[in-house]
Amino acid sequence: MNAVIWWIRRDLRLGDNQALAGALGQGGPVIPLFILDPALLASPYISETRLGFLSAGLRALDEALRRRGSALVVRRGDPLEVLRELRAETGMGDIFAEADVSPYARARDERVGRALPLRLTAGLAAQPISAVRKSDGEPYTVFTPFSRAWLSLPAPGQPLPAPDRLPAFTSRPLPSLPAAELPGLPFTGQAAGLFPPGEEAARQRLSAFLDSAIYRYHEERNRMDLESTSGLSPYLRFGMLSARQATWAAREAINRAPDPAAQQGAATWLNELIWREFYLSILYHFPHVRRMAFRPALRSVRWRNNPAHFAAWCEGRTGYPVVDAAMRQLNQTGWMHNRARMITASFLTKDLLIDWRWGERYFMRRLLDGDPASNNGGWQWTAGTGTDAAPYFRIFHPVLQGLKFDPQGVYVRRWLPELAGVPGEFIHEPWKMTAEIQGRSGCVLGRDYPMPIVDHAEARQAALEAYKG
DNA sequence: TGAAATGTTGGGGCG
DNA sequence: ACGCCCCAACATTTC
Repeated sequence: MNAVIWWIRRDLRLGDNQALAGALGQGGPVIPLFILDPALLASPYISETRLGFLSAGLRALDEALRRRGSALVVRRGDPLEVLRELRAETGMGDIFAEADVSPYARARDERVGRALPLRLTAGLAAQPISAVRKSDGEPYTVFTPFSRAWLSLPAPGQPLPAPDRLPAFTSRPLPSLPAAELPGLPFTGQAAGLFPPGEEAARQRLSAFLDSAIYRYHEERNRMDLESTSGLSPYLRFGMLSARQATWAAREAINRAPDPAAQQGAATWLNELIWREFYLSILYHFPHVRRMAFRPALRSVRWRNNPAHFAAWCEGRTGYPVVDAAMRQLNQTGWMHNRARMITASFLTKDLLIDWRWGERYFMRRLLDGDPASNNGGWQWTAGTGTDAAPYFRIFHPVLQGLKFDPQGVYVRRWLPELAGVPGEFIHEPWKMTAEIQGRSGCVLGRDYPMPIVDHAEARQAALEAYKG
C-alpha cells in the first residue's frame, strides 16, 4: 500500500483536520510532513517571534504524533522538490493538504498540483471560501450581507475527533530536520507565558473562554484593560484550533446562553469569526489588496511617510499614552488588543499620514497571529482604502478612545510604567499636567515621557485634506 | 468598529 | 403672566 503525505502548512492540529482525515481515509501509512520553504522564510512579512511560535508548535505536534505511533517529518527546501523526494522514498502516494488563500500559497499549490497528485481540502475557514457568494455568483465586498449569507448556509458539521493512531511508515527511516534547526527566536518569555503553543493549549484557552468571558463579550470586548477577548488568534493563525471548532463552540454557546445578554455575547464573538472569513474571502477573490488599496480612488493618497514619526510609532513613543501602550504590548508580547489595533492604525494613517502598508508590514513582523488576510483587511478598513471600509473621515481620537475603553488607565499603566504615578485625570493626556504635578508624579514630560509628536486636532484637519485630494 | 459641528428642545432665571 | 436669554441635553448633519 502506498504511503500518502499529509502536508501540514497552517493546520498544526490532529483534531478536525480534513486534510489528515483524507490521508487516513486512504487506509495506508500517513507521513506528516512540514516543509520549511526558503521563499517564505525570506518574506519581508516574516516575524522571528511568530517563527518561534511555529517551531514550538511543530514540536508540540510532533509529541502528539509520537503518542499516536507516528512522528513529524520536517524538511527544508522548495516544496515541489521536497515532495518529489519524499514520494520517491515512500511509494508515490497522494498528497493531502488544507487549501490556503494567500497569493503565494495559491501559486505554490498550483505549481505542485500540476506536477504531483495534490488533493486540497477545506478547513481554513468554517464555510468553504468560495461558497459564500451573491446570487449572481459574485463575491461579497460588504461585510453585513456577507455575514447574512454566511449564517444562512447550512451550519458547518460537527468537528472531527482527533484520530487515536496514525499508521506509520516503517519501511525505511525518513530523515527529518532536528528540532534544534527549526527557525525563529527561542519561544520563551512573556509571549510564551501568554500563548503556550500547541493544540492542547488552544483547547484549554477556548474552554476557559467558553466558561464565562464569551457571555460578556458583547459588552466588554472593547475594553483594553480587561481580559475580555478570547486570545485565540495565534491558535487560529496556525490552525492549532480550526475555524469549525471555534464556530461550533460559538453556536453551542449561543444555544445554551442563560439570558439574552449572554446570547448576544456569544453571537458577537461568532460575528468576529465571520469577519475573519470575510477577509479570507476578500484576499481570495481580490489578491491585489495585498499590494495596494482595494479602492482605486485611494491609491493616490499623498502620504507624508516621515521616518522619524514612523520610528516613534513603532517604538511606542508618540506621546499619546493609548497608542504607546498598545505598541509596547505588541513589541513585548506579539499580541495586541483589537481595539488597540484600530487606534494605532488610525493614528499611523490619519494622524501621521503614513502609508498603511508600512503599518501592515510592521504588524506582520511582530504579531504571533499575523495573518495576511485579516491583517490586510484590518489595515485597509482603518485606512479607509478597503472593501466595506471605515469612511476616510472616521478618525479616532486617541484621548477619547482611551477614556472610553480604558477608563481608569489600567491598560496604559500596565505597558507604560513611566506613567504609573500620573493622576487618573491626566492618564490619557499627560501633557496637561502642570510642571508641579509632573514633578510630584515622577513623570516629567520630555524626560520621562515624550510630548505628543503631533497635535491631534491639527493632524485630523491635515488628514481630511489629504484624503479629500 | 468616530468625532465635531450644528440644530432642536425645554426648563429655569430674570426683568 | 410673559418674553427673552442661557444652556444643558439630546438629535442630526457633516467631515
